[in-house]
Amino acid sequence: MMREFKRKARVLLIDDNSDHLRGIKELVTLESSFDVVGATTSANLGINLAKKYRPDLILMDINMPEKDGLQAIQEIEKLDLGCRIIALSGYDDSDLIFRAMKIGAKGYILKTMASAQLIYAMDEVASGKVYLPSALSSRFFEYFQDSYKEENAISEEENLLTYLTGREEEVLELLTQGNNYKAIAGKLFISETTVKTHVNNIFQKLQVNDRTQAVLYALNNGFANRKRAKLTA
Amino acid sequence: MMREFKRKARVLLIDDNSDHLRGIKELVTLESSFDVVGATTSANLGINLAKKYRPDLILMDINMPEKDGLQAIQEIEKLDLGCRIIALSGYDDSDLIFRAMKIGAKGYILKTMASAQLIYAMDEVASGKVYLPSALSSRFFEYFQDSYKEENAISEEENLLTYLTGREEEVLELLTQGNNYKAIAGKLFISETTVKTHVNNIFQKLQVNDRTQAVLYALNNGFANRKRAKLTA
DNA sequence: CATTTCCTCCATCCAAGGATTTACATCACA
DNA sequence: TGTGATGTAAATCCTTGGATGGAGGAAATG
Repeated sequence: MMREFKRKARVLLIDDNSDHLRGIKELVTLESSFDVVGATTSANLGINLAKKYRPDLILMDINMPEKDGLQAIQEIEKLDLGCRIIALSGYDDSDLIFRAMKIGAKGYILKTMASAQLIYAMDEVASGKVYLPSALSSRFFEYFQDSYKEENAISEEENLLTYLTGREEEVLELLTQGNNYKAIAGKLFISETTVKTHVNNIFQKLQVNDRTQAVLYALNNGFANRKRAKLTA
Repeated sequence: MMREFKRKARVLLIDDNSDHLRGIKELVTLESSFDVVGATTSANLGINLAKKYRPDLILMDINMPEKDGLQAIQEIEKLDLGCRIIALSGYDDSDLIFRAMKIGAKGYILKTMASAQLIYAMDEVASGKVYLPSALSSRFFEYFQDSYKEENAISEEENLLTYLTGREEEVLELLTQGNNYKAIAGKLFISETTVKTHVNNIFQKLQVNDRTQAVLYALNNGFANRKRAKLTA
């Protein structure tokens, strides 16, 4: 590893602002560790270039009018070309950052940042790491934690699922898999009428009128989570 | 802000290893910017101390036999005391890190880390930031992105939902809210028989046998996401 | 021991759901 | 202009689902 000479990382630049694109290109070209294999102002063209050249690294502006940069990232990720993508943006919007990372961006940097930082980020990402400026990673975590708050709030207070008996949970699980009475009876080795009894009890306890509502209640109130928790405990 | 004298952050320490607990306590006590208001080897006791003293900062060992530290974090977060919690762990397990951050930890540090780094992390978190050592944040992001890969893979390839007409989507949405034929007819101002027609078409297109399966297909294949995407587009 | 909870099962009845076919109006697009 | 896709609607027939009440056995709990 130490003696291995460092291959230049091949970079593709996508930014609809041609001035900015030119600027970045010059900057990156000057850098000995990178090799710019393409630069375009069109997201669609960029996707094609990515397919063609399979760069190691892609710098993608995500604030483009024509085609959403996030969508472009998603499409490239789907192609599974092994490119690592850094999102470029003018805004440190936490929702944007979150969405970019969610769909697979390995870095997120602001256009206002110093060029040295851009190069540093590119080095990091090219070497397999993930790069988020600390200011942005804070925002990211805030958003991340917010987005899970509701989910954690589940099971909270009165969750009607807690009133179900073991057998009723089994039946409900099979319901949440789309089984009808007959199928459930078969899988639990009990009669169909017994299943009906259980299902009726479930309806009473969950205060719903039919199986679909029961299934929805279960899914919306962490039924899967609850079970996972029990299993891992 | 600059002239404001910095109030000492009040800290609660929870670690079932009494030796380690004592060590941390000494270390933190020496630090002029912190005030140790409590230290205990019991998670349950720790929760009570948190309620009583409402510390600014909690250092919580998450590898405890008696009670799971993650669970303790969750309980404290539910109390909404305004404490910021740092998870302490011996392992840099990405799943653990992810779960800790998910339930609201504002930092995650390894017991093997230098004490200076611990103090730095405490300072950062106490001042409202989130702290993850860069090595761990890489792991976190890997896990984060993995956990969304499936979700992004949806809509991929053949998603039967794409074959639905606009009206069918409306009907399906009402189905996913637990409505029966009559309710749907009422909400869409069409006859019940028409709803049946649509629903039957939906079943055909989604290749399912009943409404529950249709709802499950919709939910599992990003029906909500799809709609959100359309709305924001 | 008595009581309760849970699981099992049945019968009955009615409502709702689902399959199939046919039909007509509209609209877009070739 | 007509051909296809869509949205609307109905009739029919059968299946499934859901409500209700009753009942017995097993196990736990007091």
